[in-house]
Amino acid sequence: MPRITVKKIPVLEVYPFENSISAHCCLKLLNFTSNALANQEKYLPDLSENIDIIVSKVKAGASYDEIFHSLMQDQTCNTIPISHNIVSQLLHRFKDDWKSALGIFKWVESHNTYMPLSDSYETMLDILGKMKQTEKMMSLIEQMNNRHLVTIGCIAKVMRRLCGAGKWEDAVTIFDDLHRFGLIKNTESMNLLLDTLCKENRVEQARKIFLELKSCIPPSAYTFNIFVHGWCKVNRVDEAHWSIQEMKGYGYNPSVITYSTVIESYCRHSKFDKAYELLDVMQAQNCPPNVVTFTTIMCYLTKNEEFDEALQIPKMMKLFGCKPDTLFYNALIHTLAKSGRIQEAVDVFEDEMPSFGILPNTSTFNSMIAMFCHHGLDQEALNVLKELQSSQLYRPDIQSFSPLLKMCFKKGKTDVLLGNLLDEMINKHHLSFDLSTYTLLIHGLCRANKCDWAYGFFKEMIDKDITPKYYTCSLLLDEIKQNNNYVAADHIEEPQTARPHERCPLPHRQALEASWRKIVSSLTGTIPDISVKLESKTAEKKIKEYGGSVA
DNA sequence: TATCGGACTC
Repeated sequence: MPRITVKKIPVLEVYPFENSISAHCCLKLLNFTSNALANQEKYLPDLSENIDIIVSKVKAGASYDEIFHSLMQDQTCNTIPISHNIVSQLLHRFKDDWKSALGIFKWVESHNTYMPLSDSYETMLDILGKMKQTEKMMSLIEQMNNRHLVTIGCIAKVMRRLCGAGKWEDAVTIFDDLHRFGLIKNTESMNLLLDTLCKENRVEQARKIFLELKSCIPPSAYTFNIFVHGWCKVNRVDEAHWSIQEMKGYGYNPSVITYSTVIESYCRHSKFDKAYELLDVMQAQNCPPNVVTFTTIMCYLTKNEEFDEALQIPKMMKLFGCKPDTLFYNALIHTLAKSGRIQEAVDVFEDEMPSFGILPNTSTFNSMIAMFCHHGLDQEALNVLKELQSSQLYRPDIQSFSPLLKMCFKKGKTDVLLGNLLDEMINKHHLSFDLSTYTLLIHGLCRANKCDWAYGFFKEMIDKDITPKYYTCSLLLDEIKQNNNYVAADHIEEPQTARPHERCPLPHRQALEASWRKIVSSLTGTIPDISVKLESKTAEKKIKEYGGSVA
């Protein structure tokens, strides 16, 4: 049973093959991408059927334990041969739904003929960490440790998520205990810790730790690049330069990465002149800028809306003898799109990239889709999507669809087209919806007067432990209140003729409030009853925000 | 170890 049911409409009714941009480009792509095809995972029909069977047994909103037990007791599921491929696809499918992911993972782990790859363990740790399930994440890594399954990659994921959750001290503890996991403290693991801290803006802590460790663990050139990045990230470029001096003191020359990091920082502050100066220094130091350096500069010029200057970068690059790559072209397409040069962007996508043998990736297609949507060129956008779907080389992701969903709401195409796109996202591509997708959908559906549909998504996100924004809750509540009144009135006057999709099936308010209690409780950690007076000021504020009253 | 998003916000 799919989690959301959307009426199925044949694809061709919605995406007539209208113009030739797509077909044209598709042929070209296929000509020069045949070797990439070899690297793609093969999707065997029985595999995807088996996945569907397992997915259909995973009940939305159930606890991970319930999911685990229902899978354990399921006759059909237990006849399915578990493979690494099936596990990695299932985890990918539930990457924003930790309860389902963990239930399934525990189940596959319990098979005595199957042992998950260390990659799958890493993914599972990451899913828990991302959804701030720190305790679950820590208990999983302990279980892994009992079975000697912890790799440095797992440690890296755990440290990053701990830092992300504000628990950087715990990340340091993990590093201190590294021997407990059968791993050693060396330059590599130290760099991992320092990088994690720096990426979470904890460069000062990283520095202190480094001062303690440097007598026992020799730093590498990477170590100093990590600090250069860390200081730049918190806008302390002086300290970054100081780190470069220190680096030289250790006998390491700054690399193209070191310089590009500083250039990024200059660009972020719109100091493009200083960035250009540094390019010259690099050239003089025999450390010429590379494609990343130029892509960075071009991106920031675009952000600053200095389009003409941004479009000089490809020329400058040629002068430096530097070759473009996929990410450079993605940035260039974005620059052209933002500056309204649609045809030029199409030319780059269709002619220039193929002629230089540069493969697009999903983001390249996404940039084209976003550009066409932004300029109201619906059909062109849909053609690019169609091309992406039929290419066999790439698969659309959530970003491929979001501009199209937005377009549906903007143009009021909330019946056939929206239904069809959602059907493809859910049932064909099995995309995992995140906070921004749910937000976009709920807001759009409320404004389109389809609050029952919006409410379905709302319930689904609550089930997945994705906390809606305040505005989303208040918009939906208003809509439901209004709709209830309307439905009530409608029901009295002409109960037989009301159109089902325009009404809000019965009192959702109670259910909605139950959902709120759940949210409020997760936000405040207090007993979830919105009518009871609560001690904490923050709890009061939150409850008011969520439309509850405080006695 | 540096690009990784491509926009309303509550």
